[in-house]
Amino acid sequence: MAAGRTQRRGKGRGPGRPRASSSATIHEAALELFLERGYGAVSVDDIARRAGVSRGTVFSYCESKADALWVALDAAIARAGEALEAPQLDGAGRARGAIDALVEAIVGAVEPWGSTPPVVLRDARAMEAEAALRDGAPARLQPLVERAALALALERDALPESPAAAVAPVAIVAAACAALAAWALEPGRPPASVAARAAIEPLAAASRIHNDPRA
Amino acid sequence: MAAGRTQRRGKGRGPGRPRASSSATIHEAALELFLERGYGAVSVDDIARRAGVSRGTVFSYCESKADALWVALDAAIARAGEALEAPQLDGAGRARGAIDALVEAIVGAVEPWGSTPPVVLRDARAMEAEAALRDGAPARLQPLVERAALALALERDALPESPAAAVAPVAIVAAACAALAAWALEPGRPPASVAARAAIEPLAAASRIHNDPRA
DNA sequence: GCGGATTGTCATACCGGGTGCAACAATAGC
DNA sequence: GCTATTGTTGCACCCGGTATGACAATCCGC
Repeated sequence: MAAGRTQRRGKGRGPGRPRASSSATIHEAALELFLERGYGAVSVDDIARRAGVSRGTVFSYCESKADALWVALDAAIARAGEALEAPQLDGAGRARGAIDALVEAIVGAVEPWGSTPPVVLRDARAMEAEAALRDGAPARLQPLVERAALALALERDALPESPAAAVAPVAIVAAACAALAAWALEPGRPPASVAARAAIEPLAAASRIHNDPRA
Repeated sequence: MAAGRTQRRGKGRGPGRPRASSSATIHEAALELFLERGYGAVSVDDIARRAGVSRGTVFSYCESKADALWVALDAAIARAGEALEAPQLDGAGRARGAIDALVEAIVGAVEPWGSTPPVVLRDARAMEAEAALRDGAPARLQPLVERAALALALERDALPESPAAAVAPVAIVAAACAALAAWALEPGRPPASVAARAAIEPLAAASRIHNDPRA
């Protein structure tokens, strides 16, 4: 979605004034400043100045100041969401259960990270952005959680708002976040996908067996 | 902490101007307005007017507009936190593990609710306060999660920031929240403590066995 | 090359949450 | 009545976020 704004829709360019900046530029400027002064000590005006653009323009590229913090993570969340929407087949071509689908979606989403975490995760403390990340997470993850809950509700024919459908996705996603946050700080890191799977697989197993279809 | 502001420290009254309001009054006014117009459509000025007090005074009783939303829930979180700090013994007088301690703390904290959820939970949708509750939860729950992670770190002699210590508390607390949010909407409700235990016990069991001391 | 149509940028004003401060009001104790 | 103490109030301010109207720079048809 960030790329859709930077490049014009159809081809290279249409009519109209050409863009003077890009979301990438602004995000970079913001992250620089966050690292230099800390998230809370950076105002949107500061970001605008650093990016060589006006305050209004910043908001035409970003929805909020926190966006810069979330670019990399949002991308992973989006990958997980897409994986969750695609038809779910396991290695042998059998349909996957909702819990397994969520696990694989998360694990697959962070696979591109390999063993090197996104800067914002590694330097969250330096940016004093831990609170912002913590508090912003629920809103950003909600679509993912909701989709998983919906699939689980279908599978267990329960209401999506019922505990049977709503609890496991929240727990698994929250665990993945905590695990990845911790993983990003470890000195000798396994691949992110390994760390994520190790953290959530036990929970997934528990969620699978306990609330089996129609208890 | 709310009571400490309303009543003067030592005894009934000392010198100085007597209080013209109380945090309870303001919270009630706020909740009334939230129910009438929705959380987002109520400004702090509205709350001040309704409570018969000035804007500044509102902030001298409440830290933020969201406080009114959180009074009942904060109380439960505080109960859980205190339970977690107290020495942990199970029914037979044996010391409890960190995971069990967290489970019992949460279950015990919501026990006073019986089968009737706090209004803010039951009427969250009517107040359009679901987002505010969702987004405010991490900050309010962090102390609880951190204490549990610390205990778990000691038990497994791992660093508190390591996945082994950090993941399980987050997952359990998140699951409890999701379960109680869903529980508050169910028509035929069991006691909150029952719903909470049912949701988190399987996860607790998984957290106990998988990451056993020194894997 | 000229005149739209189109698109992006900017300045400005505004709203609402939250903080800080100085003036003022109301009490207790002397 | 005076003073110390404590609460309340109004105000100015900062910041994030939204909306708007003027202006700038491009493309396209002529």
